[in-house]
Amino acid sequence: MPNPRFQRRKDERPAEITQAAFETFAEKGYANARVEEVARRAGVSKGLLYLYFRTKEELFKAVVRSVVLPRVDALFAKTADPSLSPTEFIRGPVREFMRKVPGSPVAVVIRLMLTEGFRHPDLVTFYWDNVASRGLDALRGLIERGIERGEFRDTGLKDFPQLVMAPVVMAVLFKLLFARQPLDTDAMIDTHIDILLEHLQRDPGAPA
Amino acid sequence: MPNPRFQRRKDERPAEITQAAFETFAEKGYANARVEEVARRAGVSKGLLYLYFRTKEELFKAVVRSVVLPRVDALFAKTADPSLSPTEFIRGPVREFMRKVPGSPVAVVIRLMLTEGFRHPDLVTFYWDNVASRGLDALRGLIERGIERGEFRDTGLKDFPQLVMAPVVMAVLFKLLFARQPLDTDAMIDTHIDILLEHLQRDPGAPA
DNA sequence: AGCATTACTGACTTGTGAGTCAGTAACTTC
DNA sequence: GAAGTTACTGACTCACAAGTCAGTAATGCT
Repeated sequence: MPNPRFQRRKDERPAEITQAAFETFAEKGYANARVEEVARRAGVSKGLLYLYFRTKEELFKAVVRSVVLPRVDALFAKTADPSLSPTEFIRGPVREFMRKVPGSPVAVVIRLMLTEGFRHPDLVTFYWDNVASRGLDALRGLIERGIERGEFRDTGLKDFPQLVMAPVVMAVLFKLLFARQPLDTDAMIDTHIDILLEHLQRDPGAPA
Repeated sequence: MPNPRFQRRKDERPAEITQAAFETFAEKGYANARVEEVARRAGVSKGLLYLYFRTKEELFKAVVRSVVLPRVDALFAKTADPSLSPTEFIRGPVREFMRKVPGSPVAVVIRLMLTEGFRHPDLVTFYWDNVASRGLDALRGLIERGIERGEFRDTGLKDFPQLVMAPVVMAVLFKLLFARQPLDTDAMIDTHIDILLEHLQRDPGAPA
């Protein structure tokens, strides 16, 4: 009784293939990733992959969805916490999130969105609706809450929450492109957060 | 006497082809750009293109070089101007440069570097040596000069000139991906510059 | 005008990788 | 354990685009 050549595992396949695809895309980027390699990594034949995903593009979308959604939901879950003041929230969860991104799967997704987004407009829409837009709104709301509470000054920053996240994007891309150049992204983000909070907080020592 | 089917213009061809390639890459990205389309745009046959550029990759490198170098040299020429104080320099040429980038060919190059850089390590090295590294050094030098003059506070920012440029990168990518979302990049950059200078400048009214 | 040179053309070759499908064997049911 | 169902395989097709090259014609020279 020799080992069977394969097992039937209908339910697990999609997740396994998606995971293998994520790894392959992370290494090679979409255009350079071979569907056959994804299949091989998933321990599956090319034919089976096409049974679960109609095209390479479908597979790509599945990857983005499966990687992005859980992370984003986890992050936004924290946003609900009303016990933290805006300042504490920025120094805490926001800062922590920003520090984590450059080494996380989110960075891979950012890269994939940048490199392949143009060819997949509906994916960009998905990303905007579920990630970018929600994140920017949350930041804007946070700043406005701080202003209402008298904790923050009412500056132009509230119109550009993108400025809060800009260094993260920069860090991801820098690491990605110039991997050989050292860059202490944690320290960079801390510096950035300091600058932002310093800007937002009314200087208590200065005259009105 | 019919029009000749073509003219021999050995000297002009490379620049014309490079220009056509830039336009094509800008629209399609590298992987999706067809060499034949580049040739057609340049008013030239595919065969001739291959007479001047050994491969598509060579063509790509030529494009990056020809677009990046003149712009960068023009920018760094201004850096030599010693008549401006660091503050004035940031409010003037630096700000102006940052405002211009998102709608300029530099944005296209940034995109191409991001999307295709992984496959062209020597191009990334070229870009680092000629653009990124020089730009960051110039910014760092500017901040340090301001500190020496007593114009700026000595903060962590001098270690992360990337933070100065981060919003530009953000703006380029935002416009690129979410073209349909409005974003006043000029105002965003102005806000950013305000925050930076406010941070750098010693508050004259505050006690030591 | 005739000859030599070479910039230039475009039909062709060739490699590659996405997507297919006829067949096989793992599991299920009775 | 036999028959039926279907998850799974992998050799194949086919389209597409990079790169080639034998031939053509524009230009320069005498």
